[in-house]
Amino acid sequence: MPVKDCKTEQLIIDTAMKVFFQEGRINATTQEIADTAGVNRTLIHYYFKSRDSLFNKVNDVADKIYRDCFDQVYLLEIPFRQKVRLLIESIIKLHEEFPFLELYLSTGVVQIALDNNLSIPVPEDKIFAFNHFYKEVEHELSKGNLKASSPMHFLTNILSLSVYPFLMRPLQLRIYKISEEKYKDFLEERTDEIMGLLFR
Amino acid sequence: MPVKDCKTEQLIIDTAMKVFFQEGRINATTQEIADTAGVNRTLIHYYFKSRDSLFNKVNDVADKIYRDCFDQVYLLEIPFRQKVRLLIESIIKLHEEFPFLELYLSTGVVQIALDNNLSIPVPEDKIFAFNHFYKEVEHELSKGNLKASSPMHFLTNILSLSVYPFLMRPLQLRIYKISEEKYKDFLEERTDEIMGLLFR
DNA sequence: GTCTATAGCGGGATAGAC
DNA sequence: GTCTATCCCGCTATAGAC
Repeated sequence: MPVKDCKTEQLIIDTAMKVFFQEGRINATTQEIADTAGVNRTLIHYYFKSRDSLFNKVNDVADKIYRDCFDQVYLLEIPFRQKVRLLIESIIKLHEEFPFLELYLSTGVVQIALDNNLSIPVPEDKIFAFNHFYKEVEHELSKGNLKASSPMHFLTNILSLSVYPFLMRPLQLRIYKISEEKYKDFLEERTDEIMGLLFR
Repeated sequence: MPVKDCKTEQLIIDTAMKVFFQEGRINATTQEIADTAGVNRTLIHYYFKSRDSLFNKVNDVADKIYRDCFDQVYLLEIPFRQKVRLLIESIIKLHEEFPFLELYLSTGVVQIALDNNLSIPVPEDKIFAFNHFYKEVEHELSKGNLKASSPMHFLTNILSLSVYPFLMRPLQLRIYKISEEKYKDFLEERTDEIMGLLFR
């Protein structure tokens, strides 16, 4: 049936995204992904020729999602403080769907793709957007509004405070011995918590 | 030669630590570890009977190192502010040696060990030490000295801000397009940066 | 486009020689 | 204690039937 043309292909990508970034199964095999998707494993090779090829494809998709998360905010014409809040909310929202996104990005799996220059290059307009935001940060810093010593520290602070709780959720659940529900409440409080830290 | 008794065993553990936590090779095989250590692969099975067994051993060692990093500070009789600084310096120092420690801890590999209760239980005196520090945090919070809404947020903030830059170093080096040396300078500035954020 | 069958390889594990 | 040889299994990949 030609109707299923790209549907199966998309299903495989979506499933791989789920297995990697939602469930954090970093060592997932093609068999696991095929089983989860409910398709025959050979279909993965039919659509993506090889395991690495699928992984690179998924990585490119993740890369785009990740970048869009920021780029959608950078150029908005709103007060700086509001923009930062939106950025944090945006990062947290993304990680509620894909808690293990960064875990994956920081692992060797991805570096294979990047080393071979298989990943999508960053378009000019996206670089412009980032630079625009960067300049805003510099401006706010010079006015003494921020609790940071440089733009890079400021940006690192935002990411650290927003992302780390997701990465460490499994560990923290054990250490603090709290329930999944309580941890969700904790994550809900994070945006205000982080805003309180970043500004003077 | 009976001289080599425990030397080879220790060499294998040290090498595994290096491969996992220094190089971040999360999927390392016994072959890789054996090659890096310069020993025959069967020796791993001779000393540790199985791959999982070695991994659990290494995990327990890492677990201990990680805990000691905190426990050495918790009970010190010094001003709170100084204690937090020492804690941050201690965390950063540990991650300068083992940048990928947390990456590993947050991955499924470890969970196998913990689920099977193979890991070392936390001794009573260590729990006491943590609780002691926790109470100090509560006290400082009640005095309004901290920029945090709860002890758990405060502790999460310390860890997030200290650890995340190490996890994301490979990614950040690419994004910001800076050299390893410059990133080291950046990491050196972190302690002061973090201290500036945590306190009112 | 989807499936079955099969080839081929790499990693874990064990037996046995030295 | 250390090494070689070997077995077994799971995973990737491909050929070919439907």
